[in-house]
Amino acid sequence: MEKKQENPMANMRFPDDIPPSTFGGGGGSIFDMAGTSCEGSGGGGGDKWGSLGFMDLLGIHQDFVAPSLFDSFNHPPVLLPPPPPSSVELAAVFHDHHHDVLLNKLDTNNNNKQQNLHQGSHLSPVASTVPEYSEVLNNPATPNSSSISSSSNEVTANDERNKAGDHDNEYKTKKPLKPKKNNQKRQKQPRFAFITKSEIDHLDDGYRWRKYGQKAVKNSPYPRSYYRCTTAGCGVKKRVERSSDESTTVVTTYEGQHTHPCPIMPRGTIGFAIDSSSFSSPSSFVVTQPRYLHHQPQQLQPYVYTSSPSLNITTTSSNSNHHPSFNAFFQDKPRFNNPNSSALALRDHGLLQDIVLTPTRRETKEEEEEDQ
DNA sequence: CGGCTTTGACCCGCGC
DNA sequence: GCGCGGGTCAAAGCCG
Repeated sequence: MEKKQENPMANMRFPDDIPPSTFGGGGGSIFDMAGTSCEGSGGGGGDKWGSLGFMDLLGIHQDFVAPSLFDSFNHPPVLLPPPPPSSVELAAVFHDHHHDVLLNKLDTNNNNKQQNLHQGSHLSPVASTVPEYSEVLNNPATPNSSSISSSSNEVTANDERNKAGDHDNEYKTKKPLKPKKNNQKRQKQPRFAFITKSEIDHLDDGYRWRKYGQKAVKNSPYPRSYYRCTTAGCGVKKRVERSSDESTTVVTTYEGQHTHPCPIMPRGTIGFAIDSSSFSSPSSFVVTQPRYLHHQPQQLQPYVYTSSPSLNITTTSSNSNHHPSFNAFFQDKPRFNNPNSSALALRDHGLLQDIVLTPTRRETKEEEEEDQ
């Protein structure tokens, strides 16, 4: 949408003294501004689905063979060993710059991950935002397809508020009463968050999203935006919010599992690399990300199209110590382990940035109890 | 006109 | 039980 271009986020959003009342224009992304986005084909919406998506940013080919990174988190390769009974969620932290402090914090003990995230990234330690991260847990490595399907269906059903229309007659002054949840708790879907050091809040991950809500975040000048996958039957949602203390820190939380392949991303991608040196602990790792995406998207777009076609991740012998979900995803993609990747070269040339993935704690006590 | 964002109201869960 | 805050709905408006 040109709307977003009319509202350049970089100019209107991050003044320290004048916090925006809204993300305006619904959070255009660098990809939007770049006129990039990964949607090759039309699909209404328009410009937000350009040529370069978040998955591109990650350097992940998405086609009929390779699921998206997110799908992969949620849909572990069949050939992989089953995930641990209490597998944890991954949170990814993207950087515009190298933030050693953040990385170090993320490497600390998992019990305080949320807090560490804040501290490490200089985010506000206010309680209001901490719980947000607490939801970034879960089980990315869903054990089997049946559960995936079930889960996805539940998402849709719940998100649509049992729409069915069987409560059409329950109107108050303005809106129909929403059906009671009965005694069933709202199903919590698998979630994981990407903490991004970026001026862009709505990362284009290759899927099509529709913004359905925005809420002010307590103790934060920045609102939280809610998006839902526009694909029919797919109830995947994501929340995007910006750190109150550090305006360049964006937390994108995905919830649910896509029930469909990524509608876009037919092209080659730029690739990204895991920096083995960043595996300072078994629970975190660093992935490099193209820095230029945040600075010169328009100029680099053509380059993105033609650069490293494969996803590359360098790892060390400590691979077995990587987070299980991470392993689940990357072990299925041998190409990730090519140390001679051009992506790595890009990184070495300062074109890539750090992405940190870190496991998070279980989302709910109930889940923990269920495992027992 | 279709798709999307905006935005106020509403629902729900949770803590006190 | 009550209030708060998160999450969602849906009408209205915008835009290509």
